[in-house]
Amino acid sequence: MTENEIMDRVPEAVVRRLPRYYRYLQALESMEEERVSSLKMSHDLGLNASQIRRDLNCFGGFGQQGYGYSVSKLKGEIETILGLNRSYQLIIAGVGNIGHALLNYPNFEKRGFQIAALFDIRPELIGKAYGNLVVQNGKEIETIAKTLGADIGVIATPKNAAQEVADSMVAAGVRGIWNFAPVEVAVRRGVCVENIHLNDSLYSLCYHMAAEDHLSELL
Amino acid sequence: MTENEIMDRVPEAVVRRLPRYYRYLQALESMEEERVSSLKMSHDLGLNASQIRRDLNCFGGFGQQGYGYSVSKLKGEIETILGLNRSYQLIIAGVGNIGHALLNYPNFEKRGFQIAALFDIRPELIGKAYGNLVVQNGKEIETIAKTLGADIGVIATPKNAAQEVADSMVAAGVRGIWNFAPVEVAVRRGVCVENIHLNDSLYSLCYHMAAEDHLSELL
DNA sequence: TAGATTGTTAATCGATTAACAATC
DNA sequence: TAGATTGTTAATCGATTAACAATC
Repeated sequence: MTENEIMDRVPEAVVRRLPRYYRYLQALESMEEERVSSLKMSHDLGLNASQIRRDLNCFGGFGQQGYGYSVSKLKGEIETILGLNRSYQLIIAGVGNIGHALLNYPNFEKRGFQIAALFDIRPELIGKAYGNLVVQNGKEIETIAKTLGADIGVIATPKNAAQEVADSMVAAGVRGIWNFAPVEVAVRRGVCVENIHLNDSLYSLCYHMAAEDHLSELL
Repeated sequence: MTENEIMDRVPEAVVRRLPRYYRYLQALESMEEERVSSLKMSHDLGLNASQIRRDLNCFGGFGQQGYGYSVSKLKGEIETILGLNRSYQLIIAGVGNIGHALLNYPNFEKRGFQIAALFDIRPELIGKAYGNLVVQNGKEIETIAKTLGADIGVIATPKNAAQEVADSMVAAGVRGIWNFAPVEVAVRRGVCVENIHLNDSLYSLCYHMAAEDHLSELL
């Protein structure tokens, strides 16, 4: 992967499809498939074969004419592209429902996402132990996260605390924020934000359900 | 909202922005703002004013020349468009981390999303009470969900159970599936699926972080 | 070599943005 | 009426799809 390939910006739509390709290749690998063509991928994923080839070519020519793609090689390439060939220190702000769920999610550790600290501002939670982690005072995010060298900050607080938490995390030097609060947080250039807006997602679902209703009424 | 307006399909990109508009209008309302122009919205949301007007016009002319939009009227319209002016019966399959988190999420009840049943296949969980709900046997999703008239099925199971659960839910007549399992589920036409792929989201975040790294290395 | 399948260019399609006439 | 701002058409931009030459 050369600097040039990084430079011509990869469309966000492509970035969104990469994890899906990755999941698919993992599945193929576990089925001990050695090779795969863009045509087979297009059938299995419900995408256009041209699109798949074009997507992959944003990062370089991983395939071979007349053969297709090597499953393990392609999986490895996407792993590198996604930045999964390293580990990340996560800190979680807010040990409520979502914080708790993430804490117990075994897949994260397995994939190199290590939860390095928990924070909350509720006195009754501070000091409480979860596994080998103790909930620390939310006021101390900046100093503690800086010491830990945290890479990613998870915001699992109520919405009114989200911006302040984001600010502390950014001040502590995190390079990415995974935001579960139902607001947009503002960060300085160079820091990445990825939102999980559960309500938004549920509302979209309701929209589509309502649209289906209208559609079927017309028949 | 006429049938015609429903018929000319609304781009998915627009649908994704609607919940954000809705959140924004709620915020304006709580600040007791009476009116808002597409220009102000564009500043606050970081979107193009033309785009906002065009988005809203997919559903009808809610504004007034020289004035803008009435906050409460527009909020009400979007509420209707999203289908939030009714209640929904949800059933949750899988009372693990995510199921548990959703169960405790107070916002859902408040917004008319009523959790009507919990299912799991783990014997040690079946019969366990959460609030006024008792975990029921996952084998009985179809019969019980049918009786309840469930609208939305939430899949919060491991990935290998997801398709089977989806099938039972669809057979029971749910019209929407909110899928938290890291697989795509197939459903018959007319049933809507909305995915929350936590891993995919985290991977996208890592991609962007890695891309920022490459970028800053070039300076 | 013949067949298969990529990488890539060209064509199409759709979404975003600009511009402005309509009108409150 | 003058000013503001929408609704909508036209222009631009970007993403998807089709087509095919390159090549394994």
